[in-house]
Amino acid sequence: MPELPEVEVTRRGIAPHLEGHIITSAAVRHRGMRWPIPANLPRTLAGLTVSKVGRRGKYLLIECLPPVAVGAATRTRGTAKSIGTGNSNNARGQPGWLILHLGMSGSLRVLPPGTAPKKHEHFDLVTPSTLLRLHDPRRFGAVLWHPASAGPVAEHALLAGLGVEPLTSAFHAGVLHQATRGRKAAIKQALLAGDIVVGVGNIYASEALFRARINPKTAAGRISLARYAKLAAEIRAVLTEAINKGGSTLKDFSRSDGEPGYFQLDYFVYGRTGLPCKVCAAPIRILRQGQRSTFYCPQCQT
DNA sequence: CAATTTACCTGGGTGC
DNA sequence: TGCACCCAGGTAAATT
Repeated sequence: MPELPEVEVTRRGIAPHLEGHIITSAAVRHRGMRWPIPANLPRTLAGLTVSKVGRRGKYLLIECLPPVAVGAATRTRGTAKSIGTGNSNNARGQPGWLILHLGMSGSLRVLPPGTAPKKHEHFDLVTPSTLLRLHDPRRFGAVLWHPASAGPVAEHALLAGLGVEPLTSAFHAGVLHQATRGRKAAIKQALLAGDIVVGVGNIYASEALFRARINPKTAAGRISLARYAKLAAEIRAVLTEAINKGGSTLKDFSRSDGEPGYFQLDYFVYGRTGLPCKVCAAPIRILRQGQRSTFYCPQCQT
């Protein structure tokens, strides 16, 4: 499942193929994603130029500008509350952001234009030299459009409430500590919620808590600043390691065969129920927290 | 009201 | 071979 590292590796993999290129066309073969893909998205996109491929949490943000960006992105204010699946505000030739989310089964690949689509390949973005194709069997992902006229993309309803980016200097122990005062929720669930820190999914939440030696059931509001310092460092470390590991698979994004190579760290606890802890040899335990599996070492994590 | 919990979407993989 | 069930990310709705 794509978590932040996979999304970041995807971003790095596709950016060189898109940035600076004009979108000649787009194709929607299945609108039924997490939210419907805007019906007139192909018309909205055609003729725009990709200026930047960014990321916020697990969302990919593809900034699109008119080809001749004179007086760049002047905007009239709009209320940007809806998710934006409708048609009304998708004016042709107007700048905006294509928002992509890979859900749990999504992947993007760069292919030669004209490549025949296969099953579960629901969306294409076409430039003169490349074809960006979204593959998502479970369709938990999203393809949305945020017009620049609705304000900065950060104000989009899906992005406005997100927490701090874990790989920026804005993320540190104080953020975790301050945001969790008075919160009784278990630290594992507080990490997953995404309103404090983004991009830490089920796998890396378990791994980071193990590395920080914190029991996943601990009430977030009862964890000291010192322990949060360790946790923040381990979150950063585990995500960075995963991204670095994924860096070696960047070429896979432009392979025509198979899936983009997702990569996997050697997990300490995730998926290792009953197996010996790599540090103390105690059997790893599994726990259910809010319909999610959490893996932890009962001896190392207190 | 804010925090927390539950439901939900889907289909590949698994186990019987 | 068939089929019920599990699981996942993250938002919306329901509940505390």
